[in-house]
Amino acid sequence: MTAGIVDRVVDWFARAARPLPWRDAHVTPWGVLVSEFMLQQTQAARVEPRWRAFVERWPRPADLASATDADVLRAWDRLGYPRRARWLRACAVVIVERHGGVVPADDASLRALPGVGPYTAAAVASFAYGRPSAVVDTNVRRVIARAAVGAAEPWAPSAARDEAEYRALVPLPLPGDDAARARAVAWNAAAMELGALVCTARAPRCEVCPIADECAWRAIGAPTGTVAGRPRRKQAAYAGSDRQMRGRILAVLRAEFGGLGHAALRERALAASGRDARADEVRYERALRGLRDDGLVVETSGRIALPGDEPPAPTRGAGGPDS
DNA sequence: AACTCGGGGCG
DNA sequence: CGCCCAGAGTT
Repeated sequence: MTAGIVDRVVDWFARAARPLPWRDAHVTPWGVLVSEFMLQQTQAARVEPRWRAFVERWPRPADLASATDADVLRAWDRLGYPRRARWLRACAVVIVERHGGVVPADDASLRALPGVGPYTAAAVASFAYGRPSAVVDTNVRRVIARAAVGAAEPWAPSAARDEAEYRALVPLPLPGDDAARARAVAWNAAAMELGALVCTARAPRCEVCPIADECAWRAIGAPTGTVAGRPRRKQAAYAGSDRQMRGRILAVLRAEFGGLGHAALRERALAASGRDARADEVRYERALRGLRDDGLVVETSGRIALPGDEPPAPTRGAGGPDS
């Protein structure tokens, strides 16, 4: 009885949901968009303090549009995937220039924003504007796979299949059916929360699950304890990776206003490197090139800086280019 | 379809 | 130390 699943998860959410700040009723669509960017591949607990500071400093798209990428990258702090920070500011610019400073509500306009994919577009439409869009993230994928399909592991992410599996459980409401629309919106938040708190990837807490008795996976005999898990594509080790070196370089530049000369930046980025210093230098050059290609750092007159953080034009008699 | 892209938290 | 996380863009 799939109708039971939706309503019971919605009921459970009403009493068990975490009080996450971006769910407050007064949060603007812009605040929702900011939260969705920060939450891409990043846990809610880590996002919370940065989200608060961010929306307080830049409460409207126009505010962020007039900031610099360097400002945004510093506010982003160590949230990871710093491209998201630049995409978010680019979103603000588009929203100001093409949408009158108002976050759009329709799927096509949202998808046209940089860094907004199927998930983020659906989430903003639903959470900010109450639209019954199919919000399918890794949590929802797993909850539907287990409770409705009966599989231990979710299917591989796919926009087409995500939509199909979702609609099999939550049909698109007919126009004007406000009750069905509200139910779909409530499910969108509730299913994600169930996946985050109860129907977790490795150690699901079926004993406290509100739909355990209707779960197709349990009916088949879900294991107790830890789920073995389908072998995923292994993420390369972070230690010793280009990603780690990119992170180090950006950390140095976030702390150093106005940027640094090549030699000073390399020295600081490699300061923490261990015995394989030669390999680290190779990684450094590759990481710096990648950051420049991504627009996360800029080079002007021999200095490396965060974009928008370039040093002031040299005044007559001032010091040399390297520090 | 497979890669790349941060960083931290947790078992 | 390995796995996972409110994904998206590129190749």
